Amino acid sequence: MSLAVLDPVIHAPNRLQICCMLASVDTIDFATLREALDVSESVLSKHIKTLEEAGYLKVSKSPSEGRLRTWTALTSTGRKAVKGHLAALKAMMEGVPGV
Amino acid sequence: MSLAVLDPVIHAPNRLQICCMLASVDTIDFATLREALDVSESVLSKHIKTLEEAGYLKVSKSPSEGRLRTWTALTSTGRKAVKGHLAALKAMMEGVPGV
DNA sequence: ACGCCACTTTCCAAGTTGGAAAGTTTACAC
DNA sequence: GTGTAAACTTTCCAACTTGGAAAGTGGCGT
Repeated sequence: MSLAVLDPVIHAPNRLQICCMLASVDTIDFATLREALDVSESVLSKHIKTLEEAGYLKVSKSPSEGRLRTWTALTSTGRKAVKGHLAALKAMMEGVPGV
Repeated sequence: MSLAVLDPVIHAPNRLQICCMLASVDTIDFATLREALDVSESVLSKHIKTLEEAGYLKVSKSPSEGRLRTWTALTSTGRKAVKGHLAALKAMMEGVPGV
């Protein structure tokens, strides 16, 4: 029941969503994330940077549909951290009836 | 995949733990929560107040083991909100492999 | 009346979050 | 090679949150 495992870098709502979205696929582009989160470009950029600086995410730029786009992907460290975080959440939810 | 369902009152790590702990039992006392969360009295008091002001939690005082103690319990509104929140978290986790 | 226990409030410093606006980079169009 | 635009990134700033220390409060035992 220890809370130490809840990683604040991952737990913030917007970043949690980014992490969950990325956990099930290889890569997602900036615009897709932005639409999903419904935040400004600056905000998404900063969340990505936060995850990147934690070593959880890697950014790459490559063209798609004529324009250079920013692609994000979890690193293996990030994947582990996300799984750990989700496992911690699941553990907290254990025992809660009807969930 | 909408994030609107993640309730910030519940999502904060310490309050999430309080809510999860309370979700599976009727009532928990102040000291037990304090030990579980490992925070100062002022901090726990404020988190309880936040949950109370949201209508999610009710406080009552009654003696136990010779001393007056503070008991916390989720309201029915709170129980619904917590379930909703946990369901939202679960929904976000859906599709993440191996969790 | 006094002290103590169990909180509650106040005070304050630090960190987080979000958007607007300005800046950067790259890719064309001319 | 200059201008323009897309797609971010950074800077700036206001608002909110969080946490602990310290002071305050109310009930109880003596």
